[in-house]
Amino acid sequence: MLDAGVRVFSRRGYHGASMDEIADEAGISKPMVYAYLGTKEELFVACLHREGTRMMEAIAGAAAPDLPADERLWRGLRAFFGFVGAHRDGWSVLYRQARAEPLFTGELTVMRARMVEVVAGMLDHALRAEGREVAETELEVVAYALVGATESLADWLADRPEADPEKTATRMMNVAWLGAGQLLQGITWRPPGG
Amino acid sequence: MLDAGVRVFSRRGYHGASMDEIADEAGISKPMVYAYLGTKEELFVACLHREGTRMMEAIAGAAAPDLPADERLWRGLRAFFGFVGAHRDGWSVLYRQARAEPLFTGELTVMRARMVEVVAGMLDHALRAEGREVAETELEVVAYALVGATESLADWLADRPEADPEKTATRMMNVAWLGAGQLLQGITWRPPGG
Amino acid sequence: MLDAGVRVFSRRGYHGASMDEIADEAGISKPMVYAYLGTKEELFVACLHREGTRMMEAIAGAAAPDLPADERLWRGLRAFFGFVGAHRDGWSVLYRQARAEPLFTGELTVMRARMVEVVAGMLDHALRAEGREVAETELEVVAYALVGATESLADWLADRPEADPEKTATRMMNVAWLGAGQLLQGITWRPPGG
Amino acid sequence: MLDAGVRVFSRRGYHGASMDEIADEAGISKPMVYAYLGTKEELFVACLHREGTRMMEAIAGAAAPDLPADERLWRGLRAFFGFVGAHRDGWSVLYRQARAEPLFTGELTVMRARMVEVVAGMLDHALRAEGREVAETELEVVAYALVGATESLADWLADRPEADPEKTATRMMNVAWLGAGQLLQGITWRPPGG
DNA sequence: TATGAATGAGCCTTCATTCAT
DNA sequence: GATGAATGAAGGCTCATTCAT
Repeated sequence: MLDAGVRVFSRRGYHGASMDEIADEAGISKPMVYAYLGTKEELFVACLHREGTRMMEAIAGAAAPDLPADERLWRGLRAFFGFVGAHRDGWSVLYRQARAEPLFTGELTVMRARMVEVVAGMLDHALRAEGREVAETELEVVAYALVGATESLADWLADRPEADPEKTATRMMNVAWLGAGQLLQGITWRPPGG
Repeated sequence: MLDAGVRVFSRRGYHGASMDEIADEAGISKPMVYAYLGTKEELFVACLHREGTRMMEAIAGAAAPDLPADERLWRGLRAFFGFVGAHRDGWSVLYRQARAEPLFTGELTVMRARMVEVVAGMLDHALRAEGREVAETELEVVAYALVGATESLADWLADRPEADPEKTATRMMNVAWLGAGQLLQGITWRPPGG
Repeated sequence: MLDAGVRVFSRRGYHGASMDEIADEAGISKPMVYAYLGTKEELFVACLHREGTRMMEAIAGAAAPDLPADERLWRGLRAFFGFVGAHRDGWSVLYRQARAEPLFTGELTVMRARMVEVVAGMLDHALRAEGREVAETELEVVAYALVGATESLADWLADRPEADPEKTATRMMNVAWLGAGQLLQGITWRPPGG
Repeated sequence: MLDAGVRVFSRRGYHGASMDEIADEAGISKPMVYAYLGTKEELFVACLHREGTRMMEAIAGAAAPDLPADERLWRGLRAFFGFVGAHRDGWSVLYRQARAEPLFTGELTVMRARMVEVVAGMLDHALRAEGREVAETELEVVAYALVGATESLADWLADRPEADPEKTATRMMNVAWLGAGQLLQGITWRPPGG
């Protein structure tokens, strides 16, 4: 039922989407949209939530907590990547919309917390396995960077139908894991003057 | 003259900004805004371009082409985050708006291409210095990932007035360089089953 | 069954009342409201009629036709104001709503005609008792004036929960009867120049 | 400029009037209505005020404060009557609308105060000339009754194009003055049992 | 040239009213 | 006979955009 909303929001953006078009896309009439999902704002939040949840579930389903850290990251990345690639008009687009609209700051704080929780959870797990520990902020930043990089590659992939998603995931893993992996080992890069 | 536009777009977002407010902020009348800068859409693009150009110049000014690769990347990143941090109501906000609005997808593709080109250039330089060479596609992919990660962190930074740009640059460098750096050395990660 | 309608119309006004709320208040479903009472407009008219009839009955019950004229008018007025005072969320509120809505002008003309008829009847009775007679038009005009004044005071009363209906009736009687009474005695006021 | 608003509100009622129709009637476009007069609510209040002010001025202009009481009341009534009769779609209709809509309660309190001030001013003047005095509430009630009676006669007149306004005013004066006049002389009617 | 004034078009939202079960 | 679900139609309001001065 939210599918229509997700499609239209993705196609037109939050502001560009009209309730008329959403109703049309859903094959129902506008008042029904209001009856079921409330205000445009509420509808958007509902869409965002659903896509977010789906994505999280895809990742969680792929990256079992008892795997070794690199394996787990790899599977998580591949799942994330596969998900974002398969639902090109889903989570990442909505998320981008939400970031641009001050109205959704509140919701975003919540979602981000969940995202970070997942990615950071993996990293944290790995770190602890190595007997190391890192401040939460650090984890959040790395999570952000990884997500951003992944989204960017998803975009890249979207423009190249002939490219192989699996291969792209591998490339991402190369960048991510080799970097993060070293961080996990305590190897860090430091500014020249420091 | 674009300053007013940038200020208002940053304050209200692309859709929240009204041409009235922009004209007011600029101290001229609305028809003048149209005469000088055209449509709201064109005006936004103009603002985005100007801020983008300024940012690129800041980076180019910091990362001289004859420096060693890591040094160059580091300086570039530092300049980038420094810029983003110093103009919190400029580039990153506009960029975020643009990312959310399907209207500007075209413009963004172009801008990102320029950024990728720069980053890929750095990496290529570094590779050649090590006597290695990589398919252009590989370079592009890594560059995309780095740019994406950087954008994401810029976003993260824009939301946290208290965060330190320098530190953020270091974090990014850690993720990026340690990963990319190993890639440059020919160390790669491979999928378990592969 | 009309009770729910009366309550809701009184609480929200004709336009503020929604058929949903009325159905809820009645404890039945909306299609039933339509089946039993028809259109919102018809429903309102039905409510108005019922309250109007109740009011007329209250007056008729109090002002027996065989009483002396002043006594009869006084009792009628007292009954009227008593009724209005006792059902503050009934007749007068509905009547006020009806007066404001062009849709009900027709209904109102009819209802007022009935009221005028009653008042004019009283006056006529009184006149004949004094052996006097007045053109029907005159009677009608005076009756109209009295009814208008009374309506206005009913409105006034409806707004003031603390006001005493009995006292208001007395005030009305003072204005009405002293004037009308003199008219009945043949005393008239004439324009200065005439 | 407000004329169109007054006409449409009178014709359709507050809720029945659409901003579209008002704009049409005014011969301008809807955004202009909003630019000049604001919200529908504000527009209505503006109309109400203007008509109220005009009515008050008509009365004040006719009933000079230095005239004898009956003369003054007569002129005031004639003016009021003439005004209401001449602007059948003006003050009284708007006033009725306002009474029905809880939104305007505040405005009404103000207007009523002005109305009462004028009518009560006349009566008070007359009373003092006779060396008598009456509580303000009493004056308000009488003012209400007179206004209601007058409106009612105005309605009566409206339905009878062949009737003479001046004559109707005289009839009203008969009812009002003979009644009020006696009150002024200290003659009052009292309930039988009291 | 610069602007005050004007508008076409569209969007969110609501509600009286009716099918299909 | 009763209802949950559905909708056509409309209304208030805003805003990018352009004349006429």
